[in-house]
Amino acid sequence: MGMTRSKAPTLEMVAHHAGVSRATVSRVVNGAATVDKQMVEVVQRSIDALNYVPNRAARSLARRRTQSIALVVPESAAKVFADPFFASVVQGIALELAPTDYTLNMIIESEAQAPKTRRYLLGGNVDGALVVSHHTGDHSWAELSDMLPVVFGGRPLVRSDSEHHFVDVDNLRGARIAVQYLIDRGRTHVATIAGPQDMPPGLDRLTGWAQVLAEAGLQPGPVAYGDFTADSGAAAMRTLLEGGEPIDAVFVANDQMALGAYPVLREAGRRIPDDVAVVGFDDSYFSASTDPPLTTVHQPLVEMGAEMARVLVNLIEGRPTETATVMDGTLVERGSA
Amino acid sequence: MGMTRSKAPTLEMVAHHAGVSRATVSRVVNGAATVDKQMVEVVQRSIDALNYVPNRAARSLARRRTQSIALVVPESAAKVFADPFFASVVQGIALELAPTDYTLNMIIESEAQAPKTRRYLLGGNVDGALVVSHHTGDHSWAELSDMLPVVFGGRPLVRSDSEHHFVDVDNLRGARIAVQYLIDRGRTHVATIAGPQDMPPGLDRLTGWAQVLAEAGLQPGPVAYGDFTADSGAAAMRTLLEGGEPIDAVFVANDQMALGAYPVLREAGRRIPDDVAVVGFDDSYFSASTDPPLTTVHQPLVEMGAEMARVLVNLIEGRPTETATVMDGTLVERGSA
DNA sequence: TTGTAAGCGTTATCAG
DNA sequence: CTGATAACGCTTACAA
Repeated sequence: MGMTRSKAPTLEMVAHHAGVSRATVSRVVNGAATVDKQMVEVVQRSIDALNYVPNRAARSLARRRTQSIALVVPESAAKVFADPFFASVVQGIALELAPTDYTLNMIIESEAQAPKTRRYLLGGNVDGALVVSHHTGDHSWAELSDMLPVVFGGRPLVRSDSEHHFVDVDNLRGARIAVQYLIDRGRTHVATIAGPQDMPPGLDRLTGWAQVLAEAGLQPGPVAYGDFTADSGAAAMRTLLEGGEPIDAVFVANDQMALGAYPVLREAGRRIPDDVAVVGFDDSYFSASTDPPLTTVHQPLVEMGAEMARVLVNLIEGRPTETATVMDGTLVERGSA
Repeated sequence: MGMTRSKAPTLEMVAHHAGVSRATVSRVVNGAATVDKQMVEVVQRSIDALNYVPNRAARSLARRRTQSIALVVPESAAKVFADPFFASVVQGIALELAPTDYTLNMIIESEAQAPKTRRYLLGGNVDGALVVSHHTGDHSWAELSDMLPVVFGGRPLVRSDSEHHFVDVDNLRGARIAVQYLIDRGRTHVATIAGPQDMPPGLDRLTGWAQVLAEAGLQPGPVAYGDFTADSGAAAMRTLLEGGEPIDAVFVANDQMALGAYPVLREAGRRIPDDVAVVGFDDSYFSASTDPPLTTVHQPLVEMGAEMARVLVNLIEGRPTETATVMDGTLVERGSA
């Protein structure tokens, strides 16, 4: 077990090697403009020779800056990582942060550990925090905003007075686009399988559906509710069918539920999209593999993550930045509508 | 924008408040046994009163320990987070680490940033590293093992001489279990859709299939290869069917490919599982929602992540620990076989 | 059992 | 433009 970790060279050693003061080395390392070109050369050579790399802890201590930002994951851990939404957002964050010299500290927030997390965040261990609260819209970390730069992913469920920074995807517009598409293709009896109404995405997607229908002067079709799982989608579809109202299209608030609705439709003898067109939401990775492939609303999740990171860094570094950013989704046409 | 970050209380302040020396406070904070009970009480009260929380950087500097471990993600970032394998493993890691006072530093490793990553890891910024290399078996970070405690997720493609620590799921046994199940149910013409043969999982799953068939004295059925995507699964299934050999079961090296094989089978008029039974691998989250639900091999991914973390912490703290851990999968019976 | 004081590796202030 | 020299907040021998 080669645990031969040779002690890292210090700035002191570099200074000695180069025959200059520590201050100068520090300046070179940090790219200060006020250093003689010759000096820089010399010092740089020593740095390379010794393979010097600055000690992060020491630097943090001196600068009173950690150069690291927390990624807090508040939802029940079990679901979070399996959730493609979360996965994509994190990806965007990580990608955006990679070239900067901020480090991403993943902290998973279980109910029981809340105080510990709070202390960690407030204890000066990070320069800022990113909190991703997809479904819940739960901004229980809102108070933190006063103590620490914080950017939320997903809009708050309630519009609070204090100004939180957040970036979100535009669920309302996404839904509108989807339903409009259905209408444009001649569908007139558009039902919907909605998500939970205590989560912003569930709420907004239903609202979008209702809006467009109203604007088109169409009767709103029947509504059934699910909880974003495939099973609930199947149940909802069954409810819709049993309702007896005519249906030639259904806007499903997420792909998972659409996945569940598929076999129910098939068993009922309704062909997709001939008899009933279906449009999903999220562009989940399996949606191209369903039969028929699912037409769905794609959200710029990766970009959303990147934007979150960007905003936070701005905040940390005292640059002006937008308080709310809402990103548009796009419809990806496949075979189901 | 309330950036009123009040300066955190220092150990010094606590000491003053409590009327003791900094050393004593430090001892209390770190739970040293050599402190008078009374003292502990007093100090603790001050700590609470001031809401003191130790500064991580200062502590690291003094202790020469960062208390943080790196999670390096070497694969092309784009896929990694969408990959349920990775997601589950990370979940396990995060969960295991949460109650400890190690912090998880996610570092996403793009080709271009390799040197930066190396410097980061070797620059004393972390106490150890976890590298997850699912498919590839690529242990290009192997060299690191000599400089820093490292634990790999997924076995190396080639058995190297230096002793790397790794934990893996047992793909071979998983495959064996699946195929044995098929045989036990009376199937005698068992084909397989294998994964890429330059990845350990692809390799081992195919080997397991071949082994069991041989041991049962059965002729090996036809083999077709895919790349773990649904499309490739569809293509492979087509190849299998066109081959003309009798097939009453197919062991598919992962669920995605099984997903792709489904419609091909259906179009060919073969009922699942009546005409041909299919067993997948991975227990992907959609596998319960397919029609029929997919019987598949579940791997203890979360546990695997947890184990990785456990091993690494042992390594870091100088405790003895196993070099290789291989975890068993289990068959989850659903409707497809 | 508690206190003193010397670091830990950088940065930053101030002279020179 | 460069060099001393204090911090930065905590740990840890070593004393008392």
